[in-house]
Amino acid sequence: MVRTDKYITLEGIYKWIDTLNLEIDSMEVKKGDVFLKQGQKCDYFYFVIDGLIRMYYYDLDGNEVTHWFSSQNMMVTSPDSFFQKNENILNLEALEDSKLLLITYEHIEIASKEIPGFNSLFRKLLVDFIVKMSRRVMGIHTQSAEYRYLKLIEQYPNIFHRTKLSHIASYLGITIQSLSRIRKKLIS
Amino acid sequence: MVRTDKYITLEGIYKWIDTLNLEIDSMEVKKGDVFLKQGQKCDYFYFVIDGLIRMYYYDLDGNEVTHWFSSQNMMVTSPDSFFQKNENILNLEALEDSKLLLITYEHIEIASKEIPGFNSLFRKLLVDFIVKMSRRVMGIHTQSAEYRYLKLIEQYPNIFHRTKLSHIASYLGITIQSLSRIRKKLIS
DNA sequence: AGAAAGATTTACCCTATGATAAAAAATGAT
DNA sequence: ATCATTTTTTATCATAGGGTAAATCTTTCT
Repeated sequence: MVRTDKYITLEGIYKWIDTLNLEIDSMEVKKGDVFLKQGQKCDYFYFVIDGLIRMYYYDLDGNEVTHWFSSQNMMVTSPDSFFQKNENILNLEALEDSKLLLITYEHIEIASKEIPGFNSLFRKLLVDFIVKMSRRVMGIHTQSAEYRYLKLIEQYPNIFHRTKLSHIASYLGITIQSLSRIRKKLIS
Repeated sequence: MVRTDKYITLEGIYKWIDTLNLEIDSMEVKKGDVFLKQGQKCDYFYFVIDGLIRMYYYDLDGNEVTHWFSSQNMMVTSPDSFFQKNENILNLEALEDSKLLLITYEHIEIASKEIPGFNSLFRKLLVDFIVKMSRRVMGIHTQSAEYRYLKLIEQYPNIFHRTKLSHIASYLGITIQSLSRIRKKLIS
């Protein structure tokens, strides 16, 4: 959910684990696995070592709406559940076979106390995400679906080519049919 | 920008200042004052002691778009500029005569090192904001403008009654005319 | 390969919202 | 109180995107 490559690298994470002698579990999931479901407590701040994860929820009509994608070296969690202990409404699905690091709340509390610089780093991570979400709201409010689609391909070509159009459509807040129409218009 | 009443009270802030013997400036602004403008560096994490602040930006056509409101006991800043030192695109305007506490990056760094529990508190603050922004994206993607308007009145009646409809409209991502139409429909 | 299931596109009509313009109402200044 | 300015409403027309349904195209499984 939070893109971290700018601040936290895989090596950084491993070094951190090493420093603390923490036991941090990892998990392998198969393509198609939904390893977090709405209603289930989200116990981890997942770090994606490899693969591609889709976060989604259900709207009032029961349709899946994609909320976020996370690939290598990104983090993903249900902030509502993981940090605030509220009911979790998010689902996490592996779009490819993936490997994840399972960071607990306790790990974060320990790192916060023991590792100099961790808090500043983690703060940056959260702020980075706030900025991304803010930009997304701004984008929806001021840009056409077509423009947002083009921007998405430009900024995340990597993710775009590894997922279905239906996921892209709901991420953009439009129907599959609408996206198809936009794509047709762009070709000609 | 960040609603904090749940976690950080005015007394908490003062106690914190007291604990550290920090010199934290405050500032009084008059209704209508735009005290942060796009392009200007945002040096403060503003804490609203009293009043009402509107955060807005300009879309490509030069129209003002309201991004956020902050009233008593809420925080507001341009995360992009304050934390990440990027170009600031946000403007802050006082919708009423207001009083603000000016918290610097340095204050936060000091508090982070010196005050036990500060990091955990501040993390909650940021996460709270992430959750709010996420909900906003979800709302835009799955709810009608009418529903979002009603929700806004319900959740922030306080803010709603102290600001112009044009600000509400752009906050909701619709035109003033559209909002007017919705309001008319709701009356009948 | 062939069948079945799933994903995407196309076509049709419909609705919410946008754009422009003008009228009405509210606010503020002298 | 009056006039000027700003805000909100109303009206008309245009358009992006939604909903339903069906047609292709693609993938997966046997």
